[in-house]
Amino acid sequence: MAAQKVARLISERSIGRLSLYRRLLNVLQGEGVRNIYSHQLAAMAGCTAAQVRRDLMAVGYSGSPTHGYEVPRLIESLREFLDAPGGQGVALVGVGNLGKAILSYFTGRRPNLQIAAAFDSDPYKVNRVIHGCRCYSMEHLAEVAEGQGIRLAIITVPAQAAQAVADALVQAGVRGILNFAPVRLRVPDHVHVEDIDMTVSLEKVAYFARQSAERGSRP
Amino acid sequence: MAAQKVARLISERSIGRLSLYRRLLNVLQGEGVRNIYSHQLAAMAGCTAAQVRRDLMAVGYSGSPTHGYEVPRLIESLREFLDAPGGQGVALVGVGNLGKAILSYFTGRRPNLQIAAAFDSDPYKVNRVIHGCRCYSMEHLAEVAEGQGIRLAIITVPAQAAQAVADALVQAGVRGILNFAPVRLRVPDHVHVEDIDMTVSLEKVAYFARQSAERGSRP
DNA sequence: TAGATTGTTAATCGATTAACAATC
DNA sequence: TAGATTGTTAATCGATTAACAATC
Repeated sequence: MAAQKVARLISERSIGRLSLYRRLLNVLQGEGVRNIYSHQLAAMAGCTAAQVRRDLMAVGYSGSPTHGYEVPRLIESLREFLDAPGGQGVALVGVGNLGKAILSYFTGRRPNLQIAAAFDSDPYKVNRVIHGCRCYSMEHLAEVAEGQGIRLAIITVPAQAAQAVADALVQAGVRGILNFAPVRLRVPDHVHVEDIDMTVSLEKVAYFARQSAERGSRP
Repeated sequence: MAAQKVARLISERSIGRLSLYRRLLNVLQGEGVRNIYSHQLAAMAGCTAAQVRRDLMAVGYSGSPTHGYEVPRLIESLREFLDAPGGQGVALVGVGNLGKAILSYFTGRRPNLQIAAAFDSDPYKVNRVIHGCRCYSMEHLAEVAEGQGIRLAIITVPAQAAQAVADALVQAGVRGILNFAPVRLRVPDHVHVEDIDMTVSLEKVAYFARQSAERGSRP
């Protein structure tokens, strides 16, 4: 019960790091590593050992002072914590260049988070299968989402169309959206939106690269 | 001189928001809006009015209590603050599905941050022009980067290849990297790395969507 | 055992928020 | 002028870090 509470209060950054740890651990397990210490995981994840320990405490898995964390059991704990019991289907809306790239990117990557259906308003794309994923018309969004139990979506439509798509997704019962369109989406409180804004990210890189260059030239 | 100091101490989040404000302001200017108040910009950017005011103070542009901020002059101030004087060329390494999508995404989007050259190890792609961008062999990285004054790069290669690519980029004088590969890159301190980890983002969405669904069903 | 690592508590840090005088 | 908004300072909040007893 206390663990439940902790689970709810965990920070957004911690969840991101947990997802990262799991991926690193899967690689390590493939290499036959059985045990790992917080500082080793921290070095790989680019964070501190204290953060690793705090994050792992939140998932409810305890390590040992002598052996650190057992890799297979830790992976299992992370799976229980992060994954939905039966897997979660994802809808992708907008099968343009970026949408297609993301379809191919996620194909076979995380079995528990498969893109189950794609949607586009272009009639030429509808009913075609792209990277193993069927493309439906936008009119069938609610129907397909309900039929396949889809509660998550990725938006890769142009900025002007994004809000309308988000509205339709919410209407269709979607609870979480990964948004690549460069717009802030207005959604109800029960819907979680995660933005990936490539232009903003590139401008941040440009700014800080320039700053460090200036710092470097005038120490 | 004081402004210089402020400029250096500005937070990473503020820079991201400034980039967002500028995009919103450009749209507003297109619609003929001349003045804007902090709370209006905040509503569009999904942040608070206090954040907007603090961020804009950092760029050194002052608003008026009666008229708010003048849109054209504010855009100009943001341009001075965020953009490099002569523009910054960007290299894209890894012309797969994602790389091509990003090439098309950034084509003509930000004139000051143009992808000037693409690189790939696949000989079939070398010397071809994709979305208006010439693709070079990885061997010519340093040469082309120097010739075109490129200091920024986007990595869209598979995870296994990312570190080697990052090393080569650093060697070629790159100061900032936008990394789409799901690995933490080890780079010197003077190089700024911004990660876009789509898998982690999607897992975050999945986790928080599930949390809010549970909260919703048991209030 | 000795010693490095763990989980836990207190201190620190930085960003956000609240409060308010100054302004047009 | 009156009033909403600005820039600025102090208070709050949350995450990170440091410190340390417990552990195998």
